[in-house]
Amino acid sequence: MAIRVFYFTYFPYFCILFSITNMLELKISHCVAEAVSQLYAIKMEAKNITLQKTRKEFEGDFTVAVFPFVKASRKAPETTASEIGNFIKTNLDEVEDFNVIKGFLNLQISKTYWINFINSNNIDNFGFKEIKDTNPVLVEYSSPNTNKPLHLGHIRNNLLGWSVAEILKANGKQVVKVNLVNDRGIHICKSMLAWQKWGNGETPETSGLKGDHLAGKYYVLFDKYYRAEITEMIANGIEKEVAEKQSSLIKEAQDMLRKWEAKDKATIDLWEKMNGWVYKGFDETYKRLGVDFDKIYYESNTYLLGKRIVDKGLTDNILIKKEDNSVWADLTADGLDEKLLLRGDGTSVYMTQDLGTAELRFNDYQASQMIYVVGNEQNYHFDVLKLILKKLGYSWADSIYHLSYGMVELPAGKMKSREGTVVDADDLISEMETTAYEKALELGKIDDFESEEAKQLYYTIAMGALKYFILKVDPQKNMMFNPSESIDFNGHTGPFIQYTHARIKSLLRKADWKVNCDLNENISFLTKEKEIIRIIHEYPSIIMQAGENRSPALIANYAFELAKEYNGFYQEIPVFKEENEDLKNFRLVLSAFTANVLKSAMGLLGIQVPERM
RNA sequence: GGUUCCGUAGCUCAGUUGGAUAGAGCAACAGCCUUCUAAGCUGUGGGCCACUGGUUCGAAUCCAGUCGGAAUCACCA
Repeated sequence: MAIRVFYFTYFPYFCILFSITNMLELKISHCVAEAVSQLYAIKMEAKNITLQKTRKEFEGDFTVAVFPFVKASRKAPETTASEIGNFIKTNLDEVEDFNVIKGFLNLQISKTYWINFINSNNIDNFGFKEIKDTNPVLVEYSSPNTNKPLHLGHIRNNLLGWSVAEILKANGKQVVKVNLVNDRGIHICKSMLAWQKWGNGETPETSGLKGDHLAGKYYVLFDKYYRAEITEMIANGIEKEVAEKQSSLIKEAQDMLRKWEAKDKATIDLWEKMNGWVYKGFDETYKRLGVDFDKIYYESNTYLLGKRIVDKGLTDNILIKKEDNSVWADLTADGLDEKLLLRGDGTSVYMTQDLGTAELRFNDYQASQMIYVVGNEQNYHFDVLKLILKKLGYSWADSIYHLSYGMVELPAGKMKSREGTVVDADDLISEMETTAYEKALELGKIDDFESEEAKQLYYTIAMGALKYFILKVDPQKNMMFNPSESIDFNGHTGPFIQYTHARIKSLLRKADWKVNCDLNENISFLTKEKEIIRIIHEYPSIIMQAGENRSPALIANYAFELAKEYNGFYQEIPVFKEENEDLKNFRLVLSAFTANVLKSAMGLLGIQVPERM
């Protein structure tokens, strides 16, 4: 996005650089600041002046609440607002009129401004900033374990991570999408051991199971036998805690982990074989979800990292060693606890590895920021991670940002793999497709579709519904998913917005319309039309906010607002019946612009919009 | 018990840095297809913004406390 130099004629030393995206708002803010300075001799920073959208029930486009100025003006709020309004009207071309209600100054933007806005911005990448060639932002997301298939919680993670990455790109950031695959450890050995013991050589091919589901099956099987063994041991009078540690199964799994770490050939072969199945399964799910990665880190390569960092921390007396040789970070002075970094036997823990991988990826990319999309159950972990890195003196510690998102809850509570209450990702996507198919059939939507196009449409709508359902919720909040009430296709949903887009496209096809973006300035538009323009005008600033807050929800709710407004227009105002060619052209341009922005916004969420549905 | 996050309509959610009479969708009810796609539009009903106090011209929003829920405080990841 080009940075534009701009200055006020009446206030020449306001020669400010800023992005074009919210130029109008900035101009108005500056003008208000100048007004109160000249009228009441008070200094006010333009950025401290709150400019809001005028509420629908009042006339105007932007509103300034003048209450903060009445002390200085020593006049009634109404008078103060009128005086400021007059100042703005005479000094700012874009503002053609104003009205005052109580202490609220409602400004009306000139038609010329809106028309120029449409004429010069109706382009494909409207609202996007040009990507600058600087140090990239890393976004880590997904980060699955290779012992079980993905579930609804992972879906939220993947959709969030992918979308946030796209939103950052739209904000001009260079982005690297990173996945850190947890492919080793005791939980992986559990699946391996169970398969070895009870699998009879079963493979994805022989079983017809997707590789990740096959591995998950044996993970569950391990747990079943493990619990049975413990139950039996308890019956024989052994304490539960003791039984859990003495169980022959867990000992075998631990033994397998030791063999893996010793690079025992047979163990490594088995590990590679089973992980291979899982990756194939994951790839399929990722593809259906439409997410991708620029770089995949494997924990089997990184799990030994971090020890060197810890050693250095010891030498520098930042970390402490206890008598059993374990190494700790004492964070009690910062209100946190002591954190273990190396066990007495010198092996590392999760935190140690994360210290190491943070340094690794910083060095790999010279990242300007490292975002971790990880559930809010790990808030403490990331607080500690940042703090330790800071204590160890890494300048980039502050560039770590934990994008913490809330859990997906079921009516029965949290999802638990072992209790079989998880909503499987693959199953859910398939169910959504079936629902989309049934719905389309019921509505007679696909009667003239080729089978391939119809199939594509079910997928598009199914994913639109699913992705929108998840992304419209503020990331940091927990969200509820009720499997018995399938995700809606009407109302505040993805398909609603997709439908609006398809409708516009149909309109444009029928119009056999040739692009004429040079709108005639003499047209007059109706309230509904102006409202659509105003919403479109907001898009660049919504992208910025979504980037700053790392929140696809802002984009999602914005797209709904625009689609809803457009549908109202579509219902009430006919396009083809309009005899005035300039007006007809304007409505088509407005429709096309709306379709563009809907497509763009949904694109940031990873949602396709169909040409017809 | 300590720390953090959350509490808005029957349900699911908006409400960005304090601003006008708190908004959508779903569900319920009543309308709108010889007219650009009815997966749409219009209307009705539905609220002590958990509670109490404070800050100020003004609080769902900021502060403190209370109550309710969640997460976390592992030599698991």
